[in-house]
Amino acid sequence: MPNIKDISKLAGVSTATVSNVLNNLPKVTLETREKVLQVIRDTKYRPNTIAKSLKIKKTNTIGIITEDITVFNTPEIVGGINEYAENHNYHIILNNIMMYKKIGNNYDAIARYTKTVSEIVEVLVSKQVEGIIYVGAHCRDITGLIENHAVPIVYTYCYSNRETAVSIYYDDETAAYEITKYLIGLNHRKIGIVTGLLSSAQCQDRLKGYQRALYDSHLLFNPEYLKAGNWEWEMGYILGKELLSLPDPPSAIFSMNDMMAGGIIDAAGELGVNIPKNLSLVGFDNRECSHAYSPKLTTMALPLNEIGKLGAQSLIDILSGNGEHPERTIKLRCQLIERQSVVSI
Amino acid sequence: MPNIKDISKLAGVSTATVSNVLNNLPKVTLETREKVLQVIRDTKYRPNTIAKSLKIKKTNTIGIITEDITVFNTPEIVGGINEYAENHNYHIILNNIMMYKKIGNNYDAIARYTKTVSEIVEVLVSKQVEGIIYVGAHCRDITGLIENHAVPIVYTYCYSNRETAVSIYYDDETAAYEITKYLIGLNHRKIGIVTGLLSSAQCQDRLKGYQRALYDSHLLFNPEYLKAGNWEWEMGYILGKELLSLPDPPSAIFSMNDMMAGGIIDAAGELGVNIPKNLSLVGFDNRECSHAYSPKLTTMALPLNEIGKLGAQSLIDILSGNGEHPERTIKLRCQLIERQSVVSI
DNA sequence: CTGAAAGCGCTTACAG
DNA sequence: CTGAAAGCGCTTACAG
Repeated sequence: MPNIKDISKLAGVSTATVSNVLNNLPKVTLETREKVLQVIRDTKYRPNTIAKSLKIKKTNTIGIITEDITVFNTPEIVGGINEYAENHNYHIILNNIMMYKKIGNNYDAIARYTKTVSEIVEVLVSKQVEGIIYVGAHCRDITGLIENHAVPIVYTYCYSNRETAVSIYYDDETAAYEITKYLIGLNHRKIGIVTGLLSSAQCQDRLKGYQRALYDSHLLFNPEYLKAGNWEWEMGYILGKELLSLPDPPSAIFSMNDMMAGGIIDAAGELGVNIPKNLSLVGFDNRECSHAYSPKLTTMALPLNEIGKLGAQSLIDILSGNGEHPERTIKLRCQLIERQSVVSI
Repeated sequence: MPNIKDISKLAGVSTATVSNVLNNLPKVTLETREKVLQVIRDTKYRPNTIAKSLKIKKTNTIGIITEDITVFNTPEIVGGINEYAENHNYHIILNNIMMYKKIGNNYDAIARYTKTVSEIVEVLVSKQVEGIIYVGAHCRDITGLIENHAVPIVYTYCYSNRETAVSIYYDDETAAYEITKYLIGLNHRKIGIVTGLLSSAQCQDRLKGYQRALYDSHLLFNPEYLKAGNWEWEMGYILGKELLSLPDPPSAIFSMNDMMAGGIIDAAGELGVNIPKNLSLVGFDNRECSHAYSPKLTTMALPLNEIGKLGAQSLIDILSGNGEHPERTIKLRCQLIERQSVVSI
């Protein structure tokens, strides 16, 4: 591979001139420009970007740390980041932590995990990334996970409460509010809810939205209609049976994810309850399985691509100085996807 | 951020000595090593990797080009690449082409697409990646897509017929053979098959496997049992109905992907055919939807993580000179996942 | 408009 | 064992 010196010799000019034509600076004559360009074409010369980066102290690359790229939310977020970055001439160094493989649900391992993440951040900084986007595997508080501040970091699909942190995720409460309102608008008055792990902030926010929607519509909250789940299919099945076996069963159920909704569908099937005729069901996440179910599930789509794009945008704004006072926390709207599991009564 | 010169001054040694301790070279006294290490700790100094790369002409990074990171196969392949690369001290620059967004099924756009890919390869080479792994969105022949040979390229989930190309994907024929043999072993004699697009090499290979299995078991191939599909759910539904409405319907169906299997499940449901009691069904791909169906689908899992790992391994072997004569084409075995849609008769 | 020279932050013979 | 110096491939004042 030739370098700029080779090109300058072949073209009979200085390396400065070659550099000038490479960077389209207007201070070079059309004639010499053509001469240089010709040599570049002939030799298939490609300037060495890292040498340039070293000199100008700008790499135009950002690091992405994904907790687990095989989790359903992550590829689209990464895709969104990539798209925005590419359009703004930034490149991406990817680092997939494989968090689940490494620590599973073993929360003793969190200290080790924190260390792993710090090391990855340091390596990325060594590689001169200008900023980092962290992509969570599930939406939660990760304050304190990363203490390095050599470089700006934006969090997506998770959040940090540090003063300076910018976090981008989605609005659980509004989404749950809208689902519940939607059901109420369809004349449902007995609306069951199957939750995720109650300890999660996500779950609590959605519960708030659910209850606020009931309240706004002057509906009483019936504790019998609330079943505390754990995000898993099996639990949806169990709790679905419980709800449907109530003396006065709900006419609609809001399941906090599509997985549990699958369990509820099977429970209903076994109990001879037809969806949507006798039971309306709404899921959450718009995962691939949601349109594989029979009936196809009405569910809430997550703004994953937008989270990625906005993450990249926020970071790049900060890097270019347009982001002096970036919004600390952005919660994007989800979007209801109407399919076949809900009906008006 | 301090640089090596700052550290050398603070420690009262030369930059050469700092470099030596940084790289753990044994030519430095324990005492001075400690002194230098202390300064490094105090200043939180991190060596600039790109400066080092420029000097030693080795970046330890590989580029990944994904056709579409949101396609189901891709995240796991990328995860596998990342895992192997990380363990061998390589980093990854990711570039997602968003092929479907850019060209869809518009094959007129293929020239433009080829140009896009070439440009991305050039940019990666400029960034001094040592090699590239190309990840296809679906398994097919892409000979000629990339003509750049500045750097070794390995193809995953697709293949090139160029002499020098190394391609890693999976063995369609054997997988189809095993599915068919599995069904035959369960005493099925009337085995329907719903294919993907007949024009695809994948589909043809699977057909070969299917027919070879029949032949090996002295079963006659019945053309009525072969339905030419197109990978889509709706077509599965249509062809499932056709197969099940035959005067002598099959007792088992091999669907060439999980999507069409979903359509077949619905078709069977409508016709009152119970799966698995009256019909056994096997899918292909082990997608998320396959365990969301009711009954949960028996299907063929793709060795995605392994494809990624082996891709990274092949590339890194070539880069380190261990791969002088790398295998040109590696087809990995798929693995049957037994669930609830198949039964012995 | 063009070129000579310094310098980005490292590493590596080479001399001492 | 340690240091002075050259050089990786670029860019950028600066002088002409």
